[in-house]
Amino acid sequence: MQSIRDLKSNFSGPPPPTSMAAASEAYLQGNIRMTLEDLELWKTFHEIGTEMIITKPGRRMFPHCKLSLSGLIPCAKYILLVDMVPEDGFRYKWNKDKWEVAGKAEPHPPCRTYLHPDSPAPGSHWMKQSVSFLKLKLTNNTLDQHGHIILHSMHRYHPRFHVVQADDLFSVRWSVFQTFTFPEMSFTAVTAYQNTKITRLKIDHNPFAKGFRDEGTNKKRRANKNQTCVEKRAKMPDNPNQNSKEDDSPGFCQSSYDGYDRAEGELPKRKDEDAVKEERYSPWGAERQQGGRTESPAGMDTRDVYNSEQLVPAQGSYQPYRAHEYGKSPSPPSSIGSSNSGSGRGCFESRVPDVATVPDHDSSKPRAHEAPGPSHCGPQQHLLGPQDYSGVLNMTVAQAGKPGVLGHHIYSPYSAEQPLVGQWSGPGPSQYPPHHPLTTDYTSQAVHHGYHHGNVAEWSQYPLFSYSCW
DNA sequence: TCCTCTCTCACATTTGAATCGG
DNA sequence: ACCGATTCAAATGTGAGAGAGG
Repeated sequence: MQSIRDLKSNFSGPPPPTSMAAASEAYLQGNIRMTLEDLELWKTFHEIGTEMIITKPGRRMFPHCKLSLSGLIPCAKYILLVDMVPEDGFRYKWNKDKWEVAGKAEPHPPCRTYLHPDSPAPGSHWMKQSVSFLKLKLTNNTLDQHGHIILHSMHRYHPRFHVVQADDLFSVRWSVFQTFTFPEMSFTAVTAYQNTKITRLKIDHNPFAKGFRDEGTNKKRRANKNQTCVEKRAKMPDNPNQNSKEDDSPGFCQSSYDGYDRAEGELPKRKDEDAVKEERYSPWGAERQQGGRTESPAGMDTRDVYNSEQLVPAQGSYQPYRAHEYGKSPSPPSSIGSSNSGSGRGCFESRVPDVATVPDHDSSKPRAHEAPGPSHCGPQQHLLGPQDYSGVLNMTVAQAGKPGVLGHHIYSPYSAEQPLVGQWSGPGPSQYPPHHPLTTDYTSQAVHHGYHHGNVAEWSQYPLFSYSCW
């Protein structure tokens, strides 16, 4: 096994700009606050190493992505989006009781952005109750036509949430993006659970899996399963402590940690204190020390994350159109492949500097002000209720061919050759190197995406809107 | 050929939305 | 309009087995 850090060192780049957060302050237009609900549950999973099943027809996440928002302008309209970002450029395998790096990541599948079905809706709507992305589904089917988020099995991801102040999907591109991530939400995509402790946790907490609980009617099944597990483990030569560990603690396997500790042991030492902090959090934690992430306050029931904003480049392709195109002609495998390994990679080359440096955004700053922008409680409030906005989105889709709509499609490294999802397909494995500012931010407590996209090339590293579902 | 790893599928069970009738 | 019962689609992990790759 190649040590994680060794591998990762291949991706090491310039350190993330420390000034980004400060720079973003200047752009902050509001104090939007996003809080992750069920934080304790997420933490519990995270401590073990969250796994999310991905299937061809699509599988919901558990725990669900449930958030609460505050600081929105009650009568301004917002769009909520979520996408999945690779944690790193590696593929993993489950070896006995721990995750190990199994090589470099596969080319990133077509990146898709899930649009919350209520979008757009007034700030008051988002703030009056928690926002759930219950319907969001993960799939490993790269040809998926249902709008599920496509992931690779045995790869690590974390969700990224975007709050966009926009009256409708047309104005998204002029709008300000506020992006949030939660360290506790990182997970490994799998087609079958690897860590039995995760299975246990899922069964214990997911109501749909009640039938598998010990006290349930499925005792026999589980008994058999347990026996099988024991037999299997008996075959394992070198995990003498595993069973006892697992049985002792209601679940919380330090074994994953152990695995990572071991892995870490082979590597050059880092800041010990950081490592300790991180280990309390996740078996993955020790890998993410570079950003100097600090632990969230103990005892918090929710995790608050402040935002930064991202300016959507006006030139940027408006992805719902691609959704339209996608819908019309499902992306053929060739398209996907080429988007990932072909142009996608070529593009990565050009993007790297954008990732690693903090561009001056003078040009983008005025844009936020110039933008027609969403109305603020003005008379032009749209009359459509939240439910009707799917119609808006569909209308958007239907108008995809109109001049002046698609006409804004200025930048795309893939545009002519790859009219489908590949256009905005996310970065390949190395496009999310450990020093990716996002990743770095992710490791920091603030999870404050101090990123500005002053030009489209920068923006293009974000897979937003490659697909929207509603 | 064998082995390992990953993935797929059918299954039993549960939940929750939709429907229907009182 | 409301409420309770019923129906049915969707969601869940399990476990066997297929298939690819070394």
